Amino acid sequence: MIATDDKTRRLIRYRSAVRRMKAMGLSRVYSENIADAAGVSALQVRKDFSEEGVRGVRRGGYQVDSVLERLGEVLGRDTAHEFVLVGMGSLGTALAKYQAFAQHGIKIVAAFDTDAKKLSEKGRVPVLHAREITQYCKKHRIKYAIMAVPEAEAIGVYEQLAAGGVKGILNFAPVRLRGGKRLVVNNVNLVYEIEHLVYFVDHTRRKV
Amino acid sequence: MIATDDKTRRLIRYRSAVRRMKAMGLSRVYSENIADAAGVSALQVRKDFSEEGVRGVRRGGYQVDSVLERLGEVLGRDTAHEFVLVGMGSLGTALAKYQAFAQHGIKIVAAFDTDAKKLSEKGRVPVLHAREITQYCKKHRIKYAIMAVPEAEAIGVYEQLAAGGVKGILNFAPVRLRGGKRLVVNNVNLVYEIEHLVYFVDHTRRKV
DNA sequence: TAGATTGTTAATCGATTAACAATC
DNA sequence: TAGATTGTTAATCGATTAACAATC
Repeated sequence: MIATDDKTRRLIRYRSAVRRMKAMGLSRVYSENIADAAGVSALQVRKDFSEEGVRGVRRGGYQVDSVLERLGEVLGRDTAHEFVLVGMGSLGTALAKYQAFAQHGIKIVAAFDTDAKKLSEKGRVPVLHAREITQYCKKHRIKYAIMAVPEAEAIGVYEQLAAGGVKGILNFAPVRLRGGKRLVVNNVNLVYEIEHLVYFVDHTRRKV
Repeated sequence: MIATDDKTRRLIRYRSAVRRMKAMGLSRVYSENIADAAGVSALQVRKDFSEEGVRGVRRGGYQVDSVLERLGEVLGRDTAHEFVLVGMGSLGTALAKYQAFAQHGIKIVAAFDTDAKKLSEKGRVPVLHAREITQYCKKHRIKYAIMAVPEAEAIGVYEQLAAGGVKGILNFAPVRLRGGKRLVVNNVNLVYEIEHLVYFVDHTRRKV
């Protein structure tokens, strides 16, 4: 079964929470703990777990290792993924050396830009000219890409990545890119996140 | 009325789409156009508009200016917001000079870090020591903050910001921070966005 | 008038919550 | 046994979609 968008996001948060609990030395956790860390209700956690085949024992909670085992099957276990990154502006440059990515097996194997001054074969991540995107992706069978380019270049880069056989794009460019049958896009727009925050500050007294 | 989380996100996307259409010189738009740009159905756009008091004319679509006018009332018009930024690691540094923020009136007036090497009074954005967060926010009546700090420091920074009277935080630290009555938090976790992408690449043939 | 488009009410669908059953 | 916790089925709620009405 394919989980919905929202449910997947929850499962990802559950896994992250349980991993942190494991790192803290716990071997058993309760739906209440996980819910707390993930910002949902305990009932929601149990429902999701039950539907996804994560089994606990009544009264005894969930075994940390068995939760991680099963969530690994559902969400995918091989965390080591190779990415290319397009756009070495300030955001792209930051993402290329973002520690949290490295810590989660997200490896950026090459970056691309059009600015000759930024190109460099050596360095931890080689920076190649954007015209080589398609060729590079084909040659190295790249499955995932991160786009951090200006709006005007987004479509062109998207097409080059698609032509190169890329299957998934995390897009930071301020244009919504549509995924297709062969290609999934996850659009992240940081300006929207700010606007969203501002809206709720101005309009809500949220529950504690 | 306070729109739900998802609806607000849609309204923000609609506004962004209509602004771009205006920049392209259009004065009238149809629900179909907006839907297309925002990645939802035209019916959804009309429903949302109707509920929020955005009025069109049957057969004639929506007047660009009147849409922006009304969405401005709903979402908040004063786009000029002053932020402080905590954490001048690679991500924080990138956000401090992120063009798209500047273009949308999001101004970062001060940054904070604990690393003495990064401190600097001059420069476009002064970088102060993190121990001054609370005092600075109080003194300048700062309402919004962006956190780009490591997990271990997140709670401490959060408390300092709260003590300083900050009302909204965009949090990039890999820990979910809970908002409260006085303080709204928007958590953005880039690792989750990658994991989400990977899940859908592996599990879905999405509709075109 | 006919056609295109918005607007609204009703129907459907799915997700969350409530109630309670099971059991360690 | 009593109590705590998971698990499941039923009820509720809300959001999306469908149907159709209004009108430019």
